[in-house]
Amino acid sequence: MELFVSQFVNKIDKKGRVSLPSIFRNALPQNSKNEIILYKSLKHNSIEGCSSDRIKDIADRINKLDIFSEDQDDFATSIFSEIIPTNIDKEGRFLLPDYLKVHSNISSEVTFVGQGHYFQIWEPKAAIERQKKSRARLIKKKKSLSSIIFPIHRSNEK
Amino acid sequence: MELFVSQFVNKIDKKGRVSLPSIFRNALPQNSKNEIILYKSLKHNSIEGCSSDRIKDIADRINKLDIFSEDQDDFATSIFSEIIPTNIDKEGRFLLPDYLKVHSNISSEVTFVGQGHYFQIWEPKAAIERQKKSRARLIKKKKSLSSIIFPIHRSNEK
DNA sequence: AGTATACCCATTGACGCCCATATAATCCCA
DNA sequence: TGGGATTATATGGGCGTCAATGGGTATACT
Repeated sequence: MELFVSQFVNKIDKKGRVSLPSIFRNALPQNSKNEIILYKSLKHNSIEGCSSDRIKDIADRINKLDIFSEDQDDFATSIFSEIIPTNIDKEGRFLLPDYLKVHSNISSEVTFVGQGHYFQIWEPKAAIERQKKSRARLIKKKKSLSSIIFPIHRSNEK
Repeated sequence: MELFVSQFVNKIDKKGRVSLPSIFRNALPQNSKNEIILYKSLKHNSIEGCSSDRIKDIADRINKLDIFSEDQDDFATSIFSEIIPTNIDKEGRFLLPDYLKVHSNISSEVTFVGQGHYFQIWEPKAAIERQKKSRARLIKKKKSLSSIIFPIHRSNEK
């Protein structure tokens, strides 16, 4: 399965349409190339998006949580009740609902940010800020990181 | 698996293309000869590159982390959003994105530096500087170095 | 009818694919 | 082993295709 990687800045037109970056379109599963799922990020003032397949996957994982736990309830509520299935037109564009734009401070441009199995949609300046912080954290955490990235070959680590 | 070794200086043409040195091309795995992954180095003002296979391994490990964990989010952001898959054309060239050129001070020429399982792309003068310093450091540390170069054999690192 | 959304077509610029050339590396044979 | 012949590599440039974007119009829903 293809992953969502890299970053792209695209414009929103008068009608509220944005192009989903071409390689993100390619990363969608064969059976649902013309639909994505949007929802508010739980952690940031940004939007997250993914294929409907992934939502099914998440549903499975939530199901495995204790059925009486608060977590289960919270996840179920905050995720399933707020997701927006969105169609992608023949040119690869989709409509960004107003309330999601408001939530993430988006006006005329957005930055698509690859996150592996999903992606995020940010107001461009906020995306840069976030990236800087994230990169700083990563550099700090380099040791723990290296155990993930370089599980075998350690010799290059100072 | 072949390693990226040695050094080469190549030119960037008007379209922003650079030839990946022939022996680096040969070092790419059979199944992904026409794609490389680029990303900013965490340590230097340089670019690093590797095969997409290598990234797939890393991606798998990240995706095994808990989907709702902080770490998952950090890694996903820092890695998936910062890597740039780039196609290699039939002549063995690829496009060097502008923002990577800016990051590493590159204008018209680059130095490819083999680093084993990955390689670096430097602005040529910076590459020379780096090499001097690196060499000086090594000489100072000769003792500890020998333990890396001649370890008690841990197998031949697949 | 009025608003919203999907479909169609057009434009622009970037990128991929192809072909060409010069220089460097390799081969091959006398 | 020398030196010409052949091949590979790095580099330049043309051109068609595709992605991103803009806008007109039909269709649908309320």
